[in-house]
Amino acid sequence: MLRIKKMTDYAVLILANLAFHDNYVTAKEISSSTHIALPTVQKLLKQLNRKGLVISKQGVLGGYSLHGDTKEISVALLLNALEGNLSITECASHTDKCSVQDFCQIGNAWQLINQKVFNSLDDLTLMDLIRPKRIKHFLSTNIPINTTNH
Amino acid sequence: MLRIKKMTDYAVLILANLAFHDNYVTAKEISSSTHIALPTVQKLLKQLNRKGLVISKQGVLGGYSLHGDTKEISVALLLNALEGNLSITECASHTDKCSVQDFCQIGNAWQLINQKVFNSLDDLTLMDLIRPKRIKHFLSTNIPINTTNH
DNA sequence: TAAAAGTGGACTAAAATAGTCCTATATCAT
DNA sequence: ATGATATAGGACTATTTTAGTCCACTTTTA
Repeated sequence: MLRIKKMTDYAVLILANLAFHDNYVTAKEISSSTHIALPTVQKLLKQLNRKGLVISKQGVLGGYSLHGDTKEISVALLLNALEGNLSITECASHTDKCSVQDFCQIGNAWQLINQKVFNSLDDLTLMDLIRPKRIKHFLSTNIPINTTNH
Repeated sequence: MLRIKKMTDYAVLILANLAFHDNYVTAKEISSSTHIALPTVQKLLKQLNRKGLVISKQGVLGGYSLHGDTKEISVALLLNALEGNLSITECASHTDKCSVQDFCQIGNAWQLINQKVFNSLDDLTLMDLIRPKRIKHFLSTNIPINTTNH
């Protein structure tokens, strides 16, 4: 499938949560309000911090806060940061890696597709995700959550 | 990642291979020319047949052939047939399934993304994959292949 | 009727993903 | 100073998904 990882899904929920606060929010608080298990929230926030998407502060009054520019980051870059390489196939991600190139009849088809997908994700921002506009069909829209330990 | 399965990758290669013939081609022949392991080719062709993307004929002069309409199938439908549901998240694929909908602040964001990706894949056909047009940057474009048993 | 094809599905191995836990470090209030 | 409360880093296990193979059966034709 073209499905993203659950962890990415959670991460976006967490970012959305942070977007609604100006001050530091603790992992515990985020776990409570998102209903994602605390260890998972902690792990993800650490990763988000390393990627530079959030800022952190240790100690008693510490917690996490959205990095200034994060709200305007494109979904393409966001997913890229959270999922690593977005390439739809191996061969679309790096040059001269495939062992059987002589037999490949597909040519640069995957690059074509990849480009299309990337472009379509590149003009949406994180804020667009949080408050999506222009949705034609209003469907049920919920995110699956791991439910242990909360 | 937004990566497709290797099997889908192989399947497209196989379809491309069939697209270059008018008569029945055996799994063995396809395995030889694509360098994908025979059992894998067999498995995939069986699936492609069930999906209606190829037609098959048993017996000595049998083999597989592309179903008439397959060349014009959209990549969106193609990937959908090969990968199952293309939804980027669980929640984007079926309504009213998420257990914690009350806590979800993302709303229909994933639907929005999903729609974008789907649209971008919907106006490419299988034939476009086989002979892609308008590629700006000519990169290396090869598909990874399993190399055992051929 | 034997050989050459596909059919169906079980099965195993390998890889990716999800999730938890432990130890260390930083910060603040008292 | 020091205890309480946070994050930091990373090891570790379990689960799930994906990849790949194999076997017993059916169909077709020379």
